[in-house]
Amino acid sequence: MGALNLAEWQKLPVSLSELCINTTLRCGQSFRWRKNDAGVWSMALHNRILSLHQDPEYLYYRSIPPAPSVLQAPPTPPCSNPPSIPETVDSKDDTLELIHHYFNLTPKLNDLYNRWSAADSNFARKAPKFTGIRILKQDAWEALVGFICSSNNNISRIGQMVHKLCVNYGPLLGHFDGEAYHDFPPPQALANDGVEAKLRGLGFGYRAKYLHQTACIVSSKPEGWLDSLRNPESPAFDIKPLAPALSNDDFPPQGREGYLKAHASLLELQGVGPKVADCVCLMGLGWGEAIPVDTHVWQIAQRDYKFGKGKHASLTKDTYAAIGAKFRGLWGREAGWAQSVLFTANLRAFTEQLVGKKEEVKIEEDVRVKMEEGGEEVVRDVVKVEKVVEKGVKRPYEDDGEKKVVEISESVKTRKRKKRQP
DNA sequence: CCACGACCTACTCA
DNA sequence: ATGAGTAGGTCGT
Repeated sequence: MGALNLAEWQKLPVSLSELCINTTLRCGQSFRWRKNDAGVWSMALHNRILSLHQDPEYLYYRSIPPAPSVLQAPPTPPCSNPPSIPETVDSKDDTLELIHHYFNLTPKLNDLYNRWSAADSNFARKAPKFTGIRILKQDAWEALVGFICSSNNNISRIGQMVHKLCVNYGPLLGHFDGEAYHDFPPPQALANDGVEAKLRGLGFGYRAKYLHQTACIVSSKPEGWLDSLRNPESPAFDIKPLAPALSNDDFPPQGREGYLKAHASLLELQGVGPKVADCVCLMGLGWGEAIPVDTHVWQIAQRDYKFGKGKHASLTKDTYAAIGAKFRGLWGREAGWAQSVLFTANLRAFTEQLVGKKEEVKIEEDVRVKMEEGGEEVVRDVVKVEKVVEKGVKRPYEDDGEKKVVEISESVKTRKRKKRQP
């Protein structure tokens, strides 16, 4: 564990319930962040290498600009202002603004959680263990590519694939912590001949064709086409935002017109179905009402919201729309955000095995999970224990009905796996 | 429209 | 040590 000299960092006061990067950055929104042994998250973003660290009081940050020779210069941050004052942003450093934008920090998260909890007892029950989750405002193209990769796939491999895209097609920004950081490749970089074959060789499988075809389509459109599908209240970084409307009144259950337009436009791309389109709408285009219905959300809808029977017995197009409408009616204009919180709560059951490929998996206490340290690779299983559940049997959905909702207690089993014995 | 099966790969678990 | 099963879906029939 390298000693973190946080005195050299800039910092922003923020509570873990308003923002928890350890949850937000690992819940399957963005696939590009990397965390080192010292607990520092880093990613190439907007032409710089952004590094973050969080404790219960502050979010620490610093960025390395793309200097021509970012070689091995001691990790001196580019800023020279004393760290005593949290907010002295020197006029040309827009890192704080970038963080504010990327992490979508304007809404008061506690207020949102309270609103969603008041409207929905299920949310009220599940959310307290998963506070601080924010919907990131990601680049639309990056979100599109990432979620095309996500089909029939797991988060670990998605991350590997996105990383390969950056290494092979993205411009090198610099080095940090002994690793190269590439920016995300633009559409044109994936539209060249031979890209599909190369991606196949890199292990992308059938998604290689989708990526190439989609890159061709997007780069054939006028510049800025993707961003033209944005929610105007949620512009890209560098564009001044409008005052967002906060009322849920008159919010159409099917979503606003611009959202529907964006969703329909995205469906024309290869490898983009309704779920991926909604992911891009929500996390890349700022449409808070987008509800990506994947297998997990479908399970949640059945288990907790009475879907899966009668008219909505299977996940048809109609059922998909009905789930979105139901959630929007329940939670309002940021329904996709609320849904992501429940999604993350559901994801937890098997999220532990994903991230740590080479490093040990470390779960911070702010994820509210007890952790046991082990010298070896730690694999954690969260087992849902209901009345009588055969171990190993996947219990899809309990058609609850409020009454017979058995208290689902979760026990965390931690076991250490030894690296394979020779 | 809806129902089905195929689709790449890496990793986990019997 | 091998093989089935699976992971935040989409496409063609």
